[in-house]
Amino acid sequence: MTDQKTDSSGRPFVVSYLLYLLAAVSHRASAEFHAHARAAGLRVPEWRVLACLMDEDGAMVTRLARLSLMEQSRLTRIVDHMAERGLVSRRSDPEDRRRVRVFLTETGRDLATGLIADAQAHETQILKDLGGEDAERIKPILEALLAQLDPQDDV
Amino acid sequence: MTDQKTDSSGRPFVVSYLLYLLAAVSHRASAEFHAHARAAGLRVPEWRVLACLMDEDGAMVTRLARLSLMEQSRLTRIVDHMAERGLVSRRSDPEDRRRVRVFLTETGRDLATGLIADAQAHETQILKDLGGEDAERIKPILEALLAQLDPQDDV
DNA sequence: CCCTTTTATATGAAATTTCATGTTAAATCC
DNA sequence: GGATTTAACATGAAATTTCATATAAAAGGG
Repeated sequence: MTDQKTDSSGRPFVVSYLLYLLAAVSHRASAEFHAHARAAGLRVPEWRVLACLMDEDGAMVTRLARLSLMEQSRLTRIVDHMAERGLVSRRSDPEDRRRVRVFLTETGRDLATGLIADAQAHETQILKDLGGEDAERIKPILEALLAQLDPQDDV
Repeated sequence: MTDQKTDSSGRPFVVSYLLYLLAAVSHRASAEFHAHARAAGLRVPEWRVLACLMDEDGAMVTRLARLSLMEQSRLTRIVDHMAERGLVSRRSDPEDRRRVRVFLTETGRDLATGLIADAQAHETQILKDLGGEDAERIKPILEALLAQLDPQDDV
């Protein structure tokens, strides 16, 4: 057991700070799955994009960046790489030629399909370990929090 | 409202995937505070390190990296920068001369103290907006999840 | 004790990410 | 409908991050 509070001030802050707990849980829980994604040949950001595209195939770049929780220029370069690898393809939107829509390729979709199944199994295990009450509540609470934080109407 | 499920498969995955919800909530909620930290002259990783040091001043580099949720070599360089800015100081541990312990300076502690107060106010507001039931439960649930995920005895 | 292994931190070099901005297209305003 | 503003995406250059590994010190064997 590491000494909580070596310093002079009051009680510990960070270990019970909501934003820290969120970051820490996200970080640790995701690390488990990220190892799996990498073993499947994907970088972490690529897995994220692939998963988002399974929800919204053909999303425009800006939207996909928002959904993937990353900055637009970063997403652009990740999509570059994924397109080179044949996981996605780009098509400019005929309705608005500024827009670029990103689509899964067959390969991309197949890869995503398998990983999503694994992700769901992993989630099931986490929730099972967490146990009854808490396991039932966590997702609804997070969804409520996200809705509250999100200025937009959607995720 | 963006169209959920433009693609062919079943129902949406990512928007209700536990690890995505955690990442998204963490990302969005933290963004609000990060703007504040930056306005106070700190980069985001520096704020994280400062906050962790308020809990465990004098932590060794490896421990601080783990607590700050970042890779060791990254932390080393962030600490470099913070030391140059006079926020922290390094002292090698006489008990084990491989170890380097990181301490807050007076400046660092003062800066952290103010930001932590702001962070707590921010958290209070988030929980208030979230409302009763959920607000009471979220931190205990996250703590339970973290304990379960964490191989180590501590955070 | 000496030798081998492990642990703690730092660092070079490559890769990725960020920030600001360029380019092109659509929308808005007179 | 031409001029101006706004939106979408891409990209150069700087900054940061990662990965592998070097260095140094402690621990373990025999």
